[in-house]
This record gives sequence, structure tokens and C-alpha cells, in this order.
Amino acid sequence: MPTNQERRAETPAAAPRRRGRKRSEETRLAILTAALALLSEVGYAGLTIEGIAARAGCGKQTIYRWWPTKGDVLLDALALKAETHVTIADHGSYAADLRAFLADSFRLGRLPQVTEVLRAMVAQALADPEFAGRFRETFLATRREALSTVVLRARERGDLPPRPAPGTVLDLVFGVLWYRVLITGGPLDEDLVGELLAALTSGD
Amino acid sequence: MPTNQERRAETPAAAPRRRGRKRSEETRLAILTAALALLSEVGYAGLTIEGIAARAGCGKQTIYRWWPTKGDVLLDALALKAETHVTIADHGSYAADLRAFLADSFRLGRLPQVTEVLRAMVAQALADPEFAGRFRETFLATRREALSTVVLRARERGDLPPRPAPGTVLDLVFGVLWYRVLITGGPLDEDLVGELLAALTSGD
Amino acid sequence: MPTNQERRAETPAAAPRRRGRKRSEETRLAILTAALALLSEVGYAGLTIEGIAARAGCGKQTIYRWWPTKGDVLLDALALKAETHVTIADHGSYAADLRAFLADSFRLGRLPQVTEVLRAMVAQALADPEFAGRFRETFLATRREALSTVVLRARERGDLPPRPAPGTVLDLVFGVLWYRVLITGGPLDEDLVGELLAALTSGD
Amino acid sequence: MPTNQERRAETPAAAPRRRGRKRSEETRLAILTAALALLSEVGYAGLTIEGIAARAGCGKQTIYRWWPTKGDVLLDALALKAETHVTIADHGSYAADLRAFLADSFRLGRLPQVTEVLRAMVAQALADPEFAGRFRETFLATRREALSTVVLRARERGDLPPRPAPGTVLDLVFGVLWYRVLITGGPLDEDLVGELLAALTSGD
DNA sequence: TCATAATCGAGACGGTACGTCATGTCTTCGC
DNA sequence: GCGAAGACATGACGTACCGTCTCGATTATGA
Repeated sequence: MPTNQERRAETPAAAPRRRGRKRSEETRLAILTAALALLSEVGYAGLTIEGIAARAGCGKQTIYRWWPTKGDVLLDALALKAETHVTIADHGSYAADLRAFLADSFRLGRLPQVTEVLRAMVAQALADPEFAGRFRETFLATRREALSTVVLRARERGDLPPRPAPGTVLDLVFGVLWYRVLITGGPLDEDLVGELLAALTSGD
Repeated sequence: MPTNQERRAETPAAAPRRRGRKRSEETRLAILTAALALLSEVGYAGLTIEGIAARAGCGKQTIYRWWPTKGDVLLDALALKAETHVTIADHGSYAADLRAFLADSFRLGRLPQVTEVLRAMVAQALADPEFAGRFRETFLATRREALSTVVLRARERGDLPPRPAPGTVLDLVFGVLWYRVLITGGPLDEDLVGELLAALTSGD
Repeated sequence: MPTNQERRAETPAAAPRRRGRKRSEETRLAILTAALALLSEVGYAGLTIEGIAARAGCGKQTIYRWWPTKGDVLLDALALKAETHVTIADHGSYAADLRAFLADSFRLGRLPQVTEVLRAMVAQALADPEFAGRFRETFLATRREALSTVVLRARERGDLPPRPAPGTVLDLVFGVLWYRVLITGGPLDEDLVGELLAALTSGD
Repeated sequence: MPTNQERRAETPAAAPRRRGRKRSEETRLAILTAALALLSEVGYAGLTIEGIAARAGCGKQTIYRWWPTKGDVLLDALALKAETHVTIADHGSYAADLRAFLADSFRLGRLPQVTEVLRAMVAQALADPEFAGRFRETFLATRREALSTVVLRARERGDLPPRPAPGTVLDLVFGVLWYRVLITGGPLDEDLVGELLAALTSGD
């Protein structure tokens, strides 16, 4: 997952040398860690730049210099915290690939530390269209791409039911996932994997 | 849809006698109208109790007296604004019932005034667990109940595919719906109706 | 001491008959008592009409109907609480009369319940010129009149030193008294009586 | 007159190094000026922190950061506005010293801008015991000390009447002064100087 | 005896200011 | 020039009272 911390890089190729004191990696980690800790303790609404700075032992300006919003801090923090990769290896059939993808995704979605951040980022995205764009393009896009790979491979293999269309498959899968995470709090368990597989593969 | 404005009513049956000046219905409507207008103009993050009071020409206390958060104001405002009923009449088959339900729901979900409020209420729910409870029990519960009626009727009719299970059907339908409304902004169109019908009725 | 509770009496002689429910004496006493109690508990700054009404078990309007400010409530309450008369009987000499007057005044001024109210009324007078007028004309005037009687009697008797002038005597006596009550919190004791007598009678 | 603006200074000698942005002297003066202007326009009761901030063009927090109450703002503003020194030079006799002190004090006490602030500060002191302490220790103490110097010098010189005692002299002088300023609004004129001199020096 | 009228407790109303909190910007000092 | 500390203008928070205004329920005349 790409991070969004390179706000100062004017040109990606040139200008690798910048004057003055270098960015403190130590401080950067302190900020991300503090953000995650505070998110667990006080929730997204109670999370403040001021609080993160105090907890991280840094000045507010240091945060504002590198991240535009608290949501962006969390976006980076997520990459730090959880190994967010999911399996897209070829298991021989659409059903097997899909099962593996779902199992991986749900495993992550059962970690409270992960769902907390996910919920926080949606909250930020709902309040801030610019962040919503960054969120979609960095975080969401990689997830959709992964599942997309699985679906397209099934199509090539000739093993994909005619309906639902590939785009809809993505929306159905991520739909239930986010719906349970954001709204009902329902479980992401083996049952749901079975139900989804049934719904998405029965038309073959 | 039940509203949540009866904060003072201890017992629904008893206590028909309340002393003191009565609540001003005029002011109540002014507040709900102002909240909706401001939501469109400045978005949920920019919506403030102070702003609503100013626009409605009332004191802040009058809002705090009757609604605990700005989300609750919107919850009531939604009931005022849109006719939120969906069809659950019997059309003879599961597919027909489902198609009617989806058409109705999507029609509402295409109104920007409605999706604005829906997004705002989820934002509030993510930031405020107590509101989340009220939101689920008042707004979401009635939606789920409607679709539940359709599904259970199909089961009695013997017309419901063995999978997905009734509960999962609800999660799949509302999952895509909320996913598009909250996250991708994708369309709630006739195509999606078809895709959903295919996924939910193919297993028979 | 005249009270200021007759706000409705248009003409003192005529119109003794008014229709409708009579003023509740019970409530009036409850209000005055509550005001004094609260003054002791929370101080003048913390004293509110709302608090008095709650403590007295009456509506706010009932207070506003009869008294224009909380200071006026206290003005009436003072008459209820303390016997505020001072001796102006003739003791044969200016010095004796003055000593008796001072002893009486200081005795009252040593009661915390009395000084609390005095301080409160000055606070109100400083914030509210209209009340200041009522305060001067009702409460202060009677005090000054009493001492004035003593001084003028001495002049007739030929027993008053040429200086300070009668008006200044009043200002000196009440000056120290209020200064200690309002500002330094110094004692109103026998010593002060002696000092004042020395200063005011030495010129004879 | 010492000011009370050094709330942060833990030790007067140490801690010369403070990090972060320095206090804005410009803003400080704007606040004091605004407070005085508003006091004249709307009186002490109508004076609000919010109003001062608006007039001074600063945030409320900036006022709360440096002064605990509006009275403390005025306490500092007084030092800014009026040259509050009084003469305590040796004029050769108690009577001459006293006359000079009174003339100086009364001259200040005839300036409406000064009496306004004095009345305001007493109002605050009556409502707020903690402020009363600060008021006594900073403002009042220096006034009393000045007159005390005059009186004690007279005692050394052997020129002080046996009564009233030095402490009582202070109370008598400041008593009349405050009584006229706070309560009767009587004049602080040459007549009063004469009367006071007569009362305080006749016992020799 | 019954309408009229004033009072009472209660409590909602439009306001204003409170004192606090967090925002994002800025200035200052030390590394 | 980065980073900490922290002052600054801004603006919303949620609360407390203000003084006014209905309400329904009590009393009291006086016609």
C-alpha cells in the first residue's frame, strides 16, 4: 500500500537533497503509534491533532507539516500496524480463490485495531471529500484491485458465472464487509464466507 | 418510521398531563427545516447546532432540550422530508417482491437530499456509539423489517432459494446499497437491481 | 424601614380592593427565606432568581412579579431577618448618644447574616443605578436620618463641636463602617467606638 | 503599584528562558484599552470578556490565559491609565503632609475614569473573594502604605495626636473616600479635606 | 352562582455570556 | 531548516440564567 507522506517532494526524480535537519523517523513513528493508541482509547471523535502531539511528545506543527488531516495520519498508521496483504494466489478455481480472498480479508476485519481504523477513515471520508479521494485511491483501490485480479482470472479460466458482472461482485463482497464493519457490527465469520460463495457462484 | 422526539415521555400510556408551556410545533419544524437546508449548503462536518439555531431563529437550548446531537435532529428531519416507505405488497413471487422493494429503495437512494442525510447519520453513528444505537433501532430496524417481510413471505410460499440465508440476504442487499452511497458513490440503477436479483434468486 | 414590595399599588389611599386571587404571603416568605439561605451558601454572585425560585418551590414569574431584581428581594429579606433599629434615645450628651448609636450599629454589623446582605446590596447598587437609588432612599436614608437626629439634637443642646460639620460626621461614621464591612473586613468593635468618639468629640 | 500579570513566572530570579512564541505586548495593550473603553460605555455589569475580546480584536482565550477575571483586567488597566502616585514627601508637619496626601488622592478620585474602575473593582471583590484578596494585596495595600508612611513619620516627629490610633486614621480617611465614591457619590473636595484635617489633628 | 380576574407552579421560549476545547497559523529558541 | 514549545485569532461546544411567554389550576371578588 502506498503511503501519502511525500507531500514535500516537488519532483519525484530530481532534488533528492534537501537542506536543513532531516525528518525525524523517530518522531514519525511516535506520531503514528500515538494516533493508534488514542484511537483505541477515545475513539475517532475524541481523537485530536493536539492530543496526538501531546502523546507523541511533539509539536502540533510537526504533524501539520506532514499530514493534512488526522485521517491521513491513520491511513499511514494502518500500513504500520497491520499486514494488510491478502492472498491472490491461484488456487485452481474461482470458488477456491474467492474463499481464500474472503478468509484473508475477514481475518483482518476481525481485528478490532483494524476495524477501528477503518471506521475512522470512513468517518473522515464522509466529512472531507478531499480525503475521500485519497482514501479511495490509496486504500480502497488496492483492495478492489486484489479481488479484481481473482475475478478476472476466473473469467479467463471460463469459470465465472455470467452474473453478477465482475464490477458487481466487488460491490457485493465489499458491500457486506463494510456494512457489517460500519453499521451492524455483525460478525465476519466462516458462515458469511459460505453464504457469499453460494450467492456468487451458484449461477454457473 | 418512529421518531425519537419523545424524550420526556416517561410512560407512553400515563402522564397525559404536563404542566407548563407546550412545545412549539412551529419552532420544531423550523429547526428540522434549517438542519436540512444547512446540511445541503455546508455538509455534515460544517453543520453546527449553533448554525441550526441561528437559521431557525431559535435559541440553542431549544435544540439541546429535544435532541441530544445534530444527528438526531437529522433523524427526525428525514421523516419530515422524504416519504420513506417502500413497497412490501405481495406481487406473487419472491423475484417480483424483491424487484419492487429494490426499485423503491433505490428511488429514494437516488435523491441527493436523502443520501446526504444518510451519509450524515452514518458519520454521526461512527463518532457516537449511543447515537449508533438509536440509529439502528429507529431507522435501520424499520428498513430491515420491511425486507425481512418480503423474504419470510417467500419462505412460506416455498419460493426462497436455500441460500443465502434470510439474514444474509438483508446484509447483501443493504450492503451494496450503503457501500455505493457511503463509499464509491456508484449508481443505484436498474442494472444493479438485475444483478442483485440474479445473485439472490439463482440458487432455486 | 419601609419595604419596596408595593409595586402594584397605584394610589396608596384608593383602590384597596383588587379582584382575583390574593398574593400568597406564604410564598412571599418562602422566597425571602430562600434568598437569605442561598446568599449564605453560594454568595451574591452565585445567587440567581432561578435558584431562589427552585429553593422556594415557586415559579420564576412569581418573583419577577413582585421584585425587579434579586437585590430588591434581599432588601425586603433584610427587614424580615434582622431587627434593624438603632437607639436614638436621648442619653443627655452628644458623646453618650453617639456611643449608644455606634454600639447598636456595630452590633448589627457583626452579624454575618447582616453583613452578607449589606455587601450583596452594595454589589447590586454598583451594577444597577436604579437599584442604587432605591437602596439609598429606603435603606441608607433611614440610617442617615437616625444619626442625623443624634447630631442635630447635640447642636441644639450646644454640645456639638464646630467641626466636623454634621454632614461630615455622618460620612465619617458610615465611611468607616462600610469600609470595614465592604473592603477590609476589619472588626466593628469597642476599640473603634472609642476611636470614633475621640475623633468626633475632641474639637469641643 | 505592582501589576498582577506575571501569572506564569514561577520564580522571579530563575526561568529566564522560556520557549515558544512570546506574549504579544500589542495585544496586551489592546485588551487593557478595550476594557477601559467598554467600562465607560456599558458599565461594569455590561462588561464582558467576550466584549473585550471583540473590541480588542483578540480571542477570548488570550484574555483567559493571562487574567482570571474581568476585574483583574481592570486592575492592570488602572496602572496603565492613571498615574496613581500620591505625594508622601515631607512637608514639615503632620497637617501639611496629610493635606498634601488628601489633595492628591482626591484629585485622582475626581476623575470619572478612575472612579469607574474603582467601583468596578469593588463590585468584583464583593462577588469574588479570591479577587478580593488580590485587590487588597496589590492595589489597596500600596495606598494604605503611602498614608501609613505619612502617619508614622508624624509619630516619630512627635506631631501625631494620641488618638485616633494610626490604624484608625487609615480607616477614617479611606472610609470617607470609598463611602463617597461607592455609595453616596458625594464630592471629594477642599471642604472634605478641611473637615478631615480638623477631625484628625484636633486632639493634639 | 357564576363569570371575570389575578395569582400560582411549571416550564418552554429567544437570547447572551460563560469558560473550555481544538483548530490551523505564527513566532521563538535550540539543535 | 527541523523540531519542541507555546501564543495567537477563530469559532463551536454545551451550560447556566436571563426575562418573557404560555399553560392549566387555584382562589377571590362582584354582577
